[in-house]
Amino acid sequence: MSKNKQEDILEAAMQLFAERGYDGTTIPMIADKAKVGAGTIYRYFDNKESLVNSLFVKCVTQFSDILNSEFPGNSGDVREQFSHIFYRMFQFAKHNPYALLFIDSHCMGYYLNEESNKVYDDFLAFIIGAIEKGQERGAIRQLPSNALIAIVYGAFIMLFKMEQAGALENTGQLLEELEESCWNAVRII
Amino acid sequence: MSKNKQEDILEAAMQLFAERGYDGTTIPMIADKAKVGAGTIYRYFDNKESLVNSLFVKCVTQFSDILNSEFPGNSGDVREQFSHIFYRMFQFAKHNPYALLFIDSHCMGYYLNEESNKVYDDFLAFIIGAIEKGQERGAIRQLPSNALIAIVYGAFIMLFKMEQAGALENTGQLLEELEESCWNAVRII
Amino acid sequence: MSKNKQEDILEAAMQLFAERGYDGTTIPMIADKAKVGAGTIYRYFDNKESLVNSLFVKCVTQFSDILNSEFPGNSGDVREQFSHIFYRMFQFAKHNPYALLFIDSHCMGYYLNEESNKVYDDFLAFIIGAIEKGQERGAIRQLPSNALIAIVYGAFIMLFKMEQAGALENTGQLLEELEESCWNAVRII
Amino acid sequence: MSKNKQEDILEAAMQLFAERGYDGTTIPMIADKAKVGAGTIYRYFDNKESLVNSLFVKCVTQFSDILNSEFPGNSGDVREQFSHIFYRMFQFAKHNPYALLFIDSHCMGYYLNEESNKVYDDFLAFIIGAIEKGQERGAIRQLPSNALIAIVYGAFIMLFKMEQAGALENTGQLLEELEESCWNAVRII
DNA sequence: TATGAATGAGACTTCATTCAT
DNA sequence: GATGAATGAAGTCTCATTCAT
Repeated sequence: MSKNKQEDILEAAMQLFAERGYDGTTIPMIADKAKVGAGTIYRYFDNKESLVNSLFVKCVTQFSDILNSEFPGNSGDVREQFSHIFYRMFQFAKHNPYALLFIDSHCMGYYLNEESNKVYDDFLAFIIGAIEKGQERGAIRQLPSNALIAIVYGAFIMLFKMEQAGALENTGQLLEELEESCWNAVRII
Repeated sequence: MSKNKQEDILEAAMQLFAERGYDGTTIPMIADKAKVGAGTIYRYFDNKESLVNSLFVKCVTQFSDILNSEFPGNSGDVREQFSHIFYRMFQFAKHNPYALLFIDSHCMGYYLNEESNKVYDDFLAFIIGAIEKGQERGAIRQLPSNALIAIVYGAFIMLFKMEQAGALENTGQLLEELEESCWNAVRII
Repeated sequence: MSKNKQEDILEAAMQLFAERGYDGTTIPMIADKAKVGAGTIYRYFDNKESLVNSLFVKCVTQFSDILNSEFPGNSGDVREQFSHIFYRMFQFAKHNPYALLFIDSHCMGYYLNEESNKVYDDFLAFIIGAIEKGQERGAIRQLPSNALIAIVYGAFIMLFKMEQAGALENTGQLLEELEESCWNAVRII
Repeated sequence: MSKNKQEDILEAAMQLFAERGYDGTTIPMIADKAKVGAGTIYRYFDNKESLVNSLFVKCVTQFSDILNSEFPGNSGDVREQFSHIFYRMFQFAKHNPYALLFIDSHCMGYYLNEESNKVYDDFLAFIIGAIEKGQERGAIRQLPSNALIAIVYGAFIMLFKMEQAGALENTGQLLEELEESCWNAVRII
């Protein structure tokens, strides 16, 4: 018996949304997994859409916080900054696999409201900012920053999905190699 | 007025699935867009699941065919093979944007049957094969082939989504740069 | 098997609404009585509220048409006009008892839309008009026309309910007496 | 802050039932208006049906008491008795508008129990008794007593509703005229 | 005594699927 | 072959009622 039913509901919803998508997940499914009555969900969230948006904001915020925390801003060099972001992304993925899958599969959903979209855009903006700083210093290729994000974030997401699917076993050794690969994609050679 | 209702249905379903997902798309939506009666869909497909699987196999096969056709197999060198695959992926994306979005967002669906999963695995296997050949020849980094796929394919998908979202304008010039970036990620430097 | 399911639904809804009220009547109840599937109701009406409003407009219009038809307008004298309205009201009540009970118990409902309210107001306006004409000719007491309507219509409705409840048996003889009673209430004595 | 929560609950329920009907009123609505917790209602009433029946009995009893008190029984003449009942009805309506609306709209409810129905029948019986006495004395028309009640009570209720709806402003002058109108309806002319 | 969080039955409504035309 | 009216299972959501605090 958990003390916090709202947490239980969010956790259950996150796993189910990540696995089956928003429309493929029913309120009774969430209630069962969270071990609460179906009606209880409506004490904490106005409706299903409100639930998915609350959850989305929460997950993106967590992800963003991980990347931001201890970020070697002005002081650190570009290589170091890249490394920080890359490893923090994998750290988040490791500890919050469902959150990441949920974010990735729902970030374009027609049910997201303005706030959700803004939070997601802000999250991307942080990475874009770091990249553009790196470009100014001449360490990163002169490509549109959105393209650079796409390469690194896209590769990261796919690597994570592969690992989730059991097609890849992630060791510390491999992670270092992947980090170097991705760095090679964006740095000036 | 199309001659082939089955084609109309598949095309309508592809667009809707790509935009709203399998569970977020209803049969009446598909019938409306395809300009056929809802019952007509059941003359061509046993049910909704059968439709999404038929469509998935069709799209993956098309994608695979594009990559395979004129592939510089044993003759070509590794750099050339990589280039072929990369440009062909973008070519497919350009001409079949919905197909690619549909594949990407449905390739893990709980509703996919054995055949669909096999076709998708075979598609990945083709790329894996090319990569492993490249590794044997010493041109590509010694990472798990799944990891290498993930990096290139993940970057590609994300780039394409960015372009779809209007966050990136793809010119011939940019494409060449992106190709080089991705190559840098997997080649031995 | 009726040819017209929409009619069946309206008829079933009318009886149930009249007996149990709008909120006390469920869609499955209506579907059962109309011998259609619950979903069928939604092919003909957007939702429950739309159903009750359609029904209300239909019933009031029928009632209004009965009173209007063959109304001895400018030609007839006031006594004759009163008689016409009174007997037509009872005629409608006899042939459409549920319609009248439905109108009476739902005319103040919070679920009625603008159109419904307008149709009801127009219906009352017709009677008010007849009364005011009678007053101008000096045959009817100088009371607010709304008060006169209230007396006659209120008495009529209550008489009808009594009859419905089995507390009163309406014969032709009695009807004539009641008509005279009500006339006495509004005429100048 | 009222001393008596039971009173608060009954008052809140009366207003809501009068405005939205039994089925259109929820327990939380009543609790909110009464400023008590939803659970508190169940300390005073077994369930919603018990509440509506308690309330109905209370309201009808109040109404009946008003009509009975100081009733000019054997002594008074028929005209005086009629006058008493008529003015007392309006007095009750003025001081307890919600009670009257509630009685009128719920007196046929499927949820009323035996006691409620008996109390209501007894109430009508009192008026019937007075009427029949008047008939014996030759002052009132020889119509079924239920018909006479219906005319007077029906007219009264409708007049009251008109006033509530703002379609009629009740002055002392008008009231006297209405009383005479109604008397004309039932007396022998 | 009073509360309101929690529940689940049942409400309204949607939609995959069937079938008479 | 093609249609869309009809269906009822299942979805989202509400609310009468209970019970731990």
